[in-house]
Amino acid sequence: MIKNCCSVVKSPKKNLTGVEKFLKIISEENRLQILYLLREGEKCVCEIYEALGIAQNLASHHLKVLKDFGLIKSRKEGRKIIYFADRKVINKYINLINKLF
Amino acid sequence: MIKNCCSVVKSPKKNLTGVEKFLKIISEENRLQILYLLREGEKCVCEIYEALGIAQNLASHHLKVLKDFGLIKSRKEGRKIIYFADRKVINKYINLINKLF
DNA sequence: TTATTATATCAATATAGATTGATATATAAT
DNA sequence: ATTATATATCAATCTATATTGATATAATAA
Repeated sequence: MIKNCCSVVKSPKKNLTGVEKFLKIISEENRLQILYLLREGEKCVCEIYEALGIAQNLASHHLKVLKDFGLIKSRKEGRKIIYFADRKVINKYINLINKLF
Repeated sequence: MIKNCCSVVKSPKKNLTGVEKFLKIISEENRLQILYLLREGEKCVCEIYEALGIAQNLASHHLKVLKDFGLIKSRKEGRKIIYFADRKVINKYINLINKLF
């Protein structure tokens, strides 16, 4: 323990329960735009990258990040992949943020 | 405009009004911990870096980032600098996030 | 079968920002 | 005046991740 002007506090760090990871993921502009877009309903990849004005592979990358964390899900329809938001997971983190602040 | 399977949408990107920047700033664990700590009330730098278990200069750096964005303010007291949260600004962004989701 | 379309993946590069170490500045104490 | 304390700043390095270009895969159409 460091001795300085201040009283020494024990185990003061809040357990953030992954909320920082959520924040990191949605703090990327394209991903935030994707989540916002999916509020309207499910979209295929080409709708998403076109709406955002970004390259197809870049959209795929960001979709993977969002999906790996569980914020969105996907289903197959012919040769398209349709993505949609998982409101339950998203709401969980939004509630955590509101409690934190 | 790209021709693909999807209808072409006009100007679909949401104006995020700086919320991504806010999210980027609070998505850093140490900064989130600082904001959480400052819920208790104002703290000097040494209390903050000790509570977080990080180096003094690193704490100073993160405090600067938070302050430059307007989430915290500071005042001088002897040789100490006391930091405190600006709830008004923080709440503004939290409300934006809630509207966005 | 061949060509086209939609998406994903991979490797390389670019970039932002976190961390560290050293030092500067300002205040207070001796 | 010298020393100690509290904080900030600067330069260097490290690390994570966004972006790009090329290619792979899978489904459909011709």
